[in-house]
Amino acid sequence: MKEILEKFKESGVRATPQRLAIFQFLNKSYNHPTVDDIYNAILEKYPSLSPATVYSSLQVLKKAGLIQELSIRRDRVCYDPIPITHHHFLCQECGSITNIDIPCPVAERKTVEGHKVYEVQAYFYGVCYECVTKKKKKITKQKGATK
Amino acid sequence: MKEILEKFKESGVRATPQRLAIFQFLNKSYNHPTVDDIYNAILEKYPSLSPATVYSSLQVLKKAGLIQELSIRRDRVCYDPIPITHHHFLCQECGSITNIDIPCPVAERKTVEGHKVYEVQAYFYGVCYECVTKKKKKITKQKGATK
DNA sequence: CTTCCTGCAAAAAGTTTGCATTCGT
DNA sequence: ACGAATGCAAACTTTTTGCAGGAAG
Repeated sequence: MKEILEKFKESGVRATPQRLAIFQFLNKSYNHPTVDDIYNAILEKYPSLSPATVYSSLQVLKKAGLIQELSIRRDRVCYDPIPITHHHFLCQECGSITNIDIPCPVAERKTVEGHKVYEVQAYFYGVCYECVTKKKKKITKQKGATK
Repeated sequence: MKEILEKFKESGVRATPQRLAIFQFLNKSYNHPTVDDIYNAILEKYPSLSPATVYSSLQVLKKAGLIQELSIRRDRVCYDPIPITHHHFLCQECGSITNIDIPCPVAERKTVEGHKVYEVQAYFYGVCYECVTKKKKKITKQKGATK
């Protein structure tokens, strides 16, 4: 808590209860919540909270480099409390988004083909380990049942 | 043209004038057009074209593996006629999206941390070469002018 | 002839904007 | 006290959906 206030001050972010709540919620989230997820979660504590505030707060935190915005979903944006570059995986089966911690020299580059790079996003799409194993079980069951 | 019809047939995509027009337009585009770009471009030839058709056609072509969908912009989706994985760069200054053809072993992986991977997207955000040089000129000019 | 595509309009969903009020420093 | 953030509502954009007519195989 104390360190959060310091982070805010260092980054020139004015500390308001809403922003603190958003930042804290995001920091204990491991599932990369959407704006709506964040809004609904904090609404219980701050019944007067408005979606517009969540949107603007997230922009402020992002511009301050305290969080990361992901466009891995095509329909809506979601957020990651870790501001440093790392990869993400989206399961097309269950919709879960997980961090992928593999080294990638390309992602560290500050420039590519003459262009200045400030941010890198790498997204993997597929079926997550849990869903793959679930599916296999299902198929095995079906085979066993039909034969 | 002949080969396009073959590609469609191979992929099980029913060949309609609209889909052919969309696919052809996309194939001669090097700027990764949005749905609206595509719609407006083809509207001249097909005045009866509807946005809904563009949306559905693009989904069909994407699912058939003939094109690629990019979510590099957070606000709207755009398309790439090259279906094989390659990186992209979005200039935050001029909004241009360009292909980045650098080798990346990570992008070739068929599985990561136990998850099955079907698609990989890598996005770089920053300022493109043209805008960087433009800016430098501007600064130099300003300096010269003020001094 | 059957299936699927197209076009239109309406609806849905996410995000942005403007403004009066309130809050942080 | 001043500038900035909040909350509310309306507006805007993009995308989806449902359905009737029409085209492709």
